[in-house]
Amino acid sequence: MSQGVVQEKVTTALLSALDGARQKGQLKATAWPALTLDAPKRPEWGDLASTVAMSLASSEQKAPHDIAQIIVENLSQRDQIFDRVEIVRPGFLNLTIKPALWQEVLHEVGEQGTRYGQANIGTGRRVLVEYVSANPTGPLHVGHGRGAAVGQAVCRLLATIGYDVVGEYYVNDAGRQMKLLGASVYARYQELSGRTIDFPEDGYHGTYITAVAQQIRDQLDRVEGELTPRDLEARCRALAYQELLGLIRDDLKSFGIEFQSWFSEATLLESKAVERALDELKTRGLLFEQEGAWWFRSSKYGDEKDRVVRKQDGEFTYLASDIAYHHDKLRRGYDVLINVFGADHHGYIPRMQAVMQAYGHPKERLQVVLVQLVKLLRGGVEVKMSKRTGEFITMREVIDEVGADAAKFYFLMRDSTTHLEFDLELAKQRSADNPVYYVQYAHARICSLWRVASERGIARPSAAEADLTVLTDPDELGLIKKLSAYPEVIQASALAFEPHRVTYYLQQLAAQLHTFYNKHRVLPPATDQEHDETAAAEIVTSKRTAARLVLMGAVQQVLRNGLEVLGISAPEHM
RNA sequence: GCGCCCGUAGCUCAGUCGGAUAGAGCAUCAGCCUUCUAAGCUGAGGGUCGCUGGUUCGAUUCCAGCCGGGCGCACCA
Repeated sequence: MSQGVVQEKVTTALLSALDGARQKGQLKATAWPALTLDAPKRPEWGDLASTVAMSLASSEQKAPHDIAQIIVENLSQRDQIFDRVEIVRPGFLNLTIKPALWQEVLHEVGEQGTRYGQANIGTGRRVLVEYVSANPTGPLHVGHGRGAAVGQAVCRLLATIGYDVVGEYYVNDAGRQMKLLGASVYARYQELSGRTIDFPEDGYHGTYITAVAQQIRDQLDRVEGELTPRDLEARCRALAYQELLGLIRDDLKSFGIEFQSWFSEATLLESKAVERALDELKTRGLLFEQEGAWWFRSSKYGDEKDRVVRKQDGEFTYLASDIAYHHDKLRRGYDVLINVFGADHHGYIPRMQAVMQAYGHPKERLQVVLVQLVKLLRGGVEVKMSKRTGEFITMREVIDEVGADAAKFYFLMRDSTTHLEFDLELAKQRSADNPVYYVQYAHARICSLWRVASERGIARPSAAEADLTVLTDPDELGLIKKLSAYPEVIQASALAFEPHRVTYYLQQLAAQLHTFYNKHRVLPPATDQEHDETAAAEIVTSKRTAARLVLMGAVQQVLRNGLEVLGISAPEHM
């Protein structure tokens, strides 16, 4: 299921009307365009609108209005589904759905529970999502936080529509950065022992380096004298790596992110997988030697130029490891590879897609989700970040300051390809105004209803037990319509790798809930003193209470499901 | 110079497989708690959808050019 019950029935009805018209010779097209049902902006335009008639106009060589007319004439079960079917101006088909059909949505949500919104579009297909993959040379910073939030949400979205998803972290535990890390820690280590040595050029200056050096010093205290400087530096490198990777795991954990898989670059080199991957390219005639270096003929597949994979000095480039890594991903049998990249790596996309093609796969096998870097502000002033000078705001600091839920929601509020301004002072200072609380509050408010209801001995009925036909108020139907759109939001969001659509949807749903909550009562007043005092007040009968409790339960369920997809908690109290 | 991303309300941003009078939050102003959580609600003001052309019955959405901002163009990772 990828549509709500209502949308499904309407789509089916429209399609059979189109088919009926074709059989009668009124329409001639052999295939119909995708039937998308929009929720019109204005209430008088009905509940759902279709533009099929207009999009068929040119191919049918008929006026849109006439086509719409033909469709309407051929609608078979019209009275069971629609209250009103209107054709407007150029050829809009404005459909008003019977409340009874809308009420079915509540049965759907009630029966499916946490599964509401799931689909089987990706069933049987395996996806590998690689994200974060920060070098273990320092703590994660804010940009990684955004990548982590987006990567996790993409994983969960795809899993929700049926894909078999694995989230993987590629650990760059080999090469130059590791050597620099070791040398930097070693230098600090020596300083702690009262010896001064030249700090490596391009080394890591962050204070965490000294902290790590101190820890290593405590650990190596007894054996230090037995180690040669060379061994000592190697120990520094190994221990610093372990320490920093551990820090990264901890940071991710406190951010609520868990990877199913950690993949080490070093293992590719040790197992000669890099050589093998390159050999395969050589066999395919895609590797050539020039000026003492080996090149990958990526320009053959649309890259702007060929790329070095093995340098004159015999060392592999980073790209060589990456080729082997992606070769390995393909070997592991994933149908789709998704890489969540920082936008500063966008130039890397063509050569990675060239790798796909070099191994005989369509370039679409690799999909890239670009995440723009976060522009960090503190009190309106931009904070420049650089690992080299060690001055940057870590992801940990952000989590500590604004909380994991708020940070995630913030990261997932906008399209990941756009720049994100993140003002720490603002986020801290107005933390109660953060939109995440708005959504969570809607959820907590409903939970509060359950508590009060139970105190008063009011039972919470299932959708089947309640008489839902009393739900005819526009606000009630409005909420139901919103709930019925959820499956499509999830599907569209997943297929486009755009979690922010879910965030946006949740804000809208929460807004409708808050409006409803302020305007209507679910439970009858505690004291039955003055029902008559406010003449306009609606009478909350037990029947109405029962139906509204079902409605509230459905809203709560969808809020929870949506937050779950985003990796954000749905608190019961606030 | 070439390539990618972005340009929508004072600010931060949604919306665009082409559709009917372009939306939200923040900020500003005016209101709403003796009743289910006011972390909430109601109302008001605020727009040449960067500019110019093109395609179309219809363009904020697609195409081209230009302007402005960001990023990338290593035998670094």
